[in-house]
Amino acid sequence: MEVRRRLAQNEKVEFRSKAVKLKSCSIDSFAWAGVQYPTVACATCELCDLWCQPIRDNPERYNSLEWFKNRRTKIRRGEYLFHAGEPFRSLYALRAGFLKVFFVSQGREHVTGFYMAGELVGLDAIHAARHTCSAVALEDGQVCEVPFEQLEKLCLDLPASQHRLHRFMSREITRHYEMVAELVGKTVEERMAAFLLNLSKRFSEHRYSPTQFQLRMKRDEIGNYLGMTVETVSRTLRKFHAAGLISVRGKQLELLDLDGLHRTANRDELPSASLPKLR
Amino acid sequence: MEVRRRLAQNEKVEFRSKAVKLKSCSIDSFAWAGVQYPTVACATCELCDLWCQPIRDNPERYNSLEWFKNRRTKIRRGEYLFHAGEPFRSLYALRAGFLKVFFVSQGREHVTGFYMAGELVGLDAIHAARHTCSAVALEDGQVCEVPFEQLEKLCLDLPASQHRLHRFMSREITRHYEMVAELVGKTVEERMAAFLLNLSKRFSEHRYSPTQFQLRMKRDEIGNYLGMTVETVSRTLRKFHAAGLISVRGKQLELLDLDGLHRTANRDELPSASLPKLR
DNA sequence: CGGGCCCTTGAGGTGCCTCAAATTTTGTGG
DNA sequence: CCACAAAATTTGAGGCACCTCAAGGGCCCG
Repeated sequence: MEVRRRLAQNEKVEFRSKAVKLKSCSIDSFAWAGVQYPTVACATCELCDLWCQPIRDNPERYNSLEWFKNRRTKIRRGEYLFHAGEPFRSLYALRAGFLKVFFVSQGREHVTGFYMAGELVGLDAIHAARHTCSAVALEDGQVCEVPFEQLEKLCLDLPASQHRLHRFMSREITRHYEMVAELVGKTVEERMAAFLLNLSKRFSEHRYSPTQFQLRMKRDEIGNYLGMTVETVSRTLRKFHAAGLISVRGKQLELLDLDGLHRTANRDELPSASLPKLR
Repeated sequence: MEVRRRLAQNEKVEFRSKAVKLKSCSIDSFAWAGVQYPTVACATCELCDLWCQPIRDNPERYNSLEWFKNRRTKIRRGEYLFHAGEPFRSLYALRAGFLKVFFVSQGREHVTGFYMAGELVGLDAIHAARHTCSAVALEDGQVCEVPFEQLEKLCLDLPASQHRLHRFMSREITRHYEMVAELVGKTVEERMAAFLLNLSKRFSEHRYSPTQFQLRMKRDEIGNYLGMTVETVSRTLRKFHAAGLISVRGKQLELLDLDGLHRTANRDELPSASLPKLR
């Protein structure tokens, strides 16, 4: 069941070098196997305000403990950050790379989300003190591990951090409300367009190109996420390609007509006459 | 758009008097318009450990503030607890009654959940400090309002409460993962059966009958929750009735064959030969 | 150069939606 | 309490979006 760890030589150069504008941060890149990887700047990482910055600001308080450093770990494509069922210890902030988070129910894999640099994973595991999902790297990357017990202790001292943590968790709830809204009562075209635009938005937030990027996940993983079959994923992408909305070749994707994608994603909002149906 | 407040004379007697076993609690029922309503016992309320009990246990600390009482409010059928877009102030624990929580996106109403006595609503609003959903009472009830700002302050003092709050929020995330898993790639019959069993389980957890209860929500609200149309909801219920799985007359429901419903909910887990298809 | 993934493409079936209308239940006012 | 109006539910017929099944083609890696 375990996806085996793969050496992906050719993946190493795929980081977009222009993407990351480094800000004040202790580490802005990391070296591995002779290659220098840029990472998302700490200042744009979701965890910064909540965890890293308070620790840096209060060295007298946290240095004596083991909190002063957040533990950075490299993760290679195909490696698991955690497996469903494992005891929960830490949240993880992704500094570089791309994660798929999923669980298996009734023989079917359900992808609960794709995560990119700067985002936070693991919040779902708090309840049962056990991971409910598995997280696997879809490309080489780096994560900061945040021991949750210590994060909670820190939050006892720092009301602002506590509140930020609550906002994170709340946002995760809200996101999944929206996710459900995207899934039900929408055509595959609407879902796919919304998915691509969502990726685009997040890439752009993290200073990657909003119109040109790699689909790190496989077609069937997209399908598991969007609730459709591999074949339908393939057909829909192809249809978008034919309509001139995107250019897709393998995993390489370019969004050619953002406006058209938006219209496709929200088709039923608009007066039907204004839009020709995709053939 | 606002559902107007309705006087529901005939709803008053519909509480199942046998249902609630009262435990040690300051208030186990409330009177309204001459009718005594039973409520869920505090001890079975989700909020008890987190909020009420710590306050009761530390009167010296919290009495001086305005925290010592959680504010109980009656809510009548058709009334809104909060509307989407309103500023977020408080979480609400439902002591009696039945809530529908929903939001409207692209002209369609998305029901994010139905809540019954003993459950907690409002966690999604923390992120934006604004309610993302609306909550409307589907029957007369009573809620405890918990000012969130004060809850966070209390959590700064009490690590156990803080952790419980985090577990609540985490559970809400997990629940919605499961919800999505129920929605995608499942037939309407599987979804409906799972829905009925879920209601049954929660009724039973709160000491109501697990097999006989009222569907407080309308057919189209079930449809909005399960991602199907009113017509399909009606047809599916009818099919279950014809198959002897349930007995349904209007909103009154009886589950006749829990085992059969379980099989229907998880049909594709089982070897196909072992189960005759519902006609 | 061959084997294993992964992706694509096609043909056919069907589960559920859409539209429409009958019937029951609920709410309102006399 | 009854009559009427409005809302909710049920039932039917027809269509299509998407799934299923099946096979072909491309790409990567030994």
